[in-house]
Amino acid sequence: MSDPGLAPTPWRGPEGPFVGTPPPARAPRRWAHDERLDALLRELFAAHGPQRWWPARTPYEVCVGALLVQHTTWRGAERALANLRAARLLSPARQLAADAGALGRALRPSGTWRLKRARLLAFADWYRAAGGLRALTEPPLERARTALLGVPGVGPETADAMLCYAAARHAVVMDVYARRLLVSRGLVPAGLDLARCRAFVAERLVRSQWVHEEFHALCVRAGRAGR
DNA sequence: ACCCAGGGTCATA
DNA sequence: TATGACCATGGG
Repeated sequence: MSDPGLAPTPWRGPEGPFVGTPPPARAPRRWAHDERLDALLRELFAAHGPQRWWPARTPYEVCVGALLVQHTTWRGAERALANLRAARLLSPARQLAADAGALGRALRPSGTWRLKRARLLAFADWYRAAGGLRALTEPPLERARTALLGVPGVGPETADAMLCYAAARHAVVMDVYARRLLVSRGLVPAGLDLARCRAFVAERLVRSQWVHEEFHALCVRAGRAGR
């Protein structure tokens, strides 16, 4: 088999290539089985339109981006990604074989670059050993998620982002933006932990890959806009 | 000068 | 279980 991590499935949106489900011709009839959650997502979509996440060319690039964007702006992560691309360091094998200094320099614009270098290498090692993208797509969702959470530097949000956008699975990505929205609509009590917020949404979203992808993207977009 | 960004980990209490 | 410190760069 060819180099795992280089399997391209990019679609092209107005803001560049993205790995993900192309937007449907018209908005879905339903986003969620819960009336209020459905209304919330309808409003977000009406306000912001299709987000076309994740901006990347390959599934592995999604994973790298998910690691690099932690506690940083996408702008910074994107710069680091561009550096990695220019240095041909966007596959697990290349990253594992790379000079540590070169790798570190490439990651610098995304901040916490020593940490991220270690995390990226740990993930690359796991990804390659586990057989590439199959490790995310083939096992039952919970099993794949647990495996990801075992990789140092991969927490709940990062794992779910990889599963949703790189592996195209029905994973709900929960973050503080989404919780803020849920709380402001009175859907969940203030301060509810993110794991429960995630479960709340997971139990109510319709079974559509595109809807799962848009859910997180719209929440982030709304969180970015509002303030 | 201060605050925070598309988090996660580790040490304390 | 629940906070706080830490990571490090870039923009407001």
